[in-house]
Formats: sequence, structure tokens, C-alpha cells
Amino acid sequence: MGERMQIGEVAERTGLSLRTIRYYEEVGLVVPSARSQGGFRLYTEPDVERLQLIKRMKPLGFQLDAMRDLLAILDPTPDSPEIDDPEQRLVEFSDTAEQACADLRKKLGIAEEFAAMLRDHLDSPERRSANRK
Amino acid sequence: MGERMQIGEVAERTGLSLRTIRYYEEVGLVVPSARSQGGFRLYTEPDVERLQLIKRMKPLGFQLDAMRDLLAILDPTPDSPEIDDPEQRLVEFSDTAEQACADLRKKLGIAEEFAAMLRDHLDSPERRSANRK
DNA sequence: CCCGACACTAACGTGAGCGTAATGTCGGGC
DNA sequence: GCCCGACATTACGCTCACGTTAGTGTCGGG
Repeated sequence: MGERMQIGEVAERTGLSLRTIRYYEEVGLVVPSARSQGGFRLYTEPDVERLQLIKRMKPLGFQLDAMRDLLAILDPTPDSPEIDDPEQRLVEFSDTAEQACADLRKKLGIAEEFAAMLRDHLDSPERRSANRK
Repeated sequence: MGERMQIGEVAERTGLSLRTIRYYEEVGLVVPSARSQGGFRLYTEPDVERLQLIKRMKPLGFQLDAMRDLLAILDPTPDSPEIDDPEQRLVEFSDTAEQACADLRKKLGIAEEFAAMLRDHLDSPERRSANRK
């Protein structure tokens, strides 16, 4: 039941680095539910889910303190900060998220264009050296 | 002909900040073609195009020193560094670019999923408070 | 009880800029 | 010919989200 794992296993399961996980604690995003006698971080299943949630948020480009607020609404914990007017805040987050998606789509467009251009440049110089023979 | 503009106009035309443009010079990405008597940076049309090229590369997530090398191949200038085996390097860049596109597509997928989830959370709590009446 | 794997903290480094201060330059008006 | 406001310059420090050591401590199996 209270399956507690230490940071290494969590890192493996989430794909986050040890440093990142500790950092998220440092800034109050995910605080491990317990510590061992010797001071090892002990994480529970919900802790891991929370980290995975954060990982899924990252492509949206939120800053960590924004994520802290969003988590306080979506997945509150005892030591989550109080958010005033969470309803309102959620609307803002949603708007930001839509905007982030739009930005990503635009970026992807530009990136694909650029990648195509690179493929072009890859062909033409080869043809030049073929012609040289 | 030699339409030379100062950094302010360049910033406006490229959408980059003054600080960023100076930074790109600092790291050797885009060095202005000339300086005024008083030391003002004077940019030419090709300089601006170069900056726009960089701006288009950014979504691919290249680091600035990689961009410097790529520019040295695609758009070499007198003071570009020598690149050995540019052919080979270009292939690497192209691969990296394809990878970056793939990453962006994945990110976009996750982001869209997340945005949809946020829209959900936006509906359901409203319904709850409507039901309460 | 000892070893190797794993974890801990503390502190400095990095990339790609942004902010700010103190100072210098430009160009038009008078 | 000089003055003023807008714009420019260098130079330094800050930021964010970690990465990278270094040095030490803890855990669990043999």
C-alpha cells in the first residue's frame, strides 16, 4: 500500500533528472510525502502522478510559479498556497494554454519550413560536386 | 544604395530587442557592417536578413554557437569561422532539425491535450455550482 | 561489519537573454 | 554655435531552470 520509493526510482519512472526533482521541491512544486531516517526523500504514487502532471504541463511553457498555482487548483495538497478566485484564475490559465498551443503551431510551421530548406541545401551542393566530374 | 540603419530601426524591423541584437553581436552571430563616427552600429539590408534568418531558426532550438556554424555554411561572411567538412555538418544540422520538428509535434500534441483538459475543468465546476441551486 | 550503490547538501556554472546605470552621440531648433 | 531630448554606448548584475561537480552520509545484501 504505502509504496514509498526514493528519488532514483521516481526519476526513472518520470524521466526527470534527480536535480530537476529536487529543484521542484526547492521551489515548492512537489514536496516528497516523507523522508527516511537518514534524510532520503520518500515519494508516494500521488507524488509521482504530480510530477507527471508537471511534465505534461511543460510544453505549454508555463513558468514554475504559475504551475504551482495551477497545481494548487487542479490537485491541491495540504501545503498548497491559497488561490483567490480560482475560477477566474483557471480561465486565465486556459487562455494562456490556448495561446501557447497557437504559438507552438506557429513555431512548428516555421521549423518545418526551415527543415525543408535544409533538405534543399543538402541536395543542391551534392549535385554541384556530381556535375564537377 | 548602402542604406545603413541604426540598431533601433533594425529592432523594429526584426522584432528583436536592442539588447538581443547587441548580444548576437557579442557572441559573433551578426556583426554590423559598419559603425558611425560616434560608434553607432550601422546595419545593412543583408544584416537584417541575417537576423531574420536567425529568428526563423530559433524554433528549432539550436544553440547560438550552432547557429553561428550553420550561418557560416548557409550565409558565410568575411569573418565567419572556417567550418571543416561543411557537407557533413549540414547533414547533421538537417538531422537535428528533423528531430526538433518531431519534438515540436510531440510537444504540441501534449499541449493540445492539456489545453483540452483545462477546458474540461472549466466546465465541470460551473455545472457543480449550477446544480447547487 | 563492510561494501557498493544510492542519496544528501552546498555551491558554482550555463544559456539566452533582460534591466539598469552612468555616460556618450546625434540632429533639429533657436 | 549651443542646447536638448531621443537615442546610443559600455558594463555589470539578475533571471530561470536546471547541470555539474565535490564531499559526505545512508541503506541493504553478503
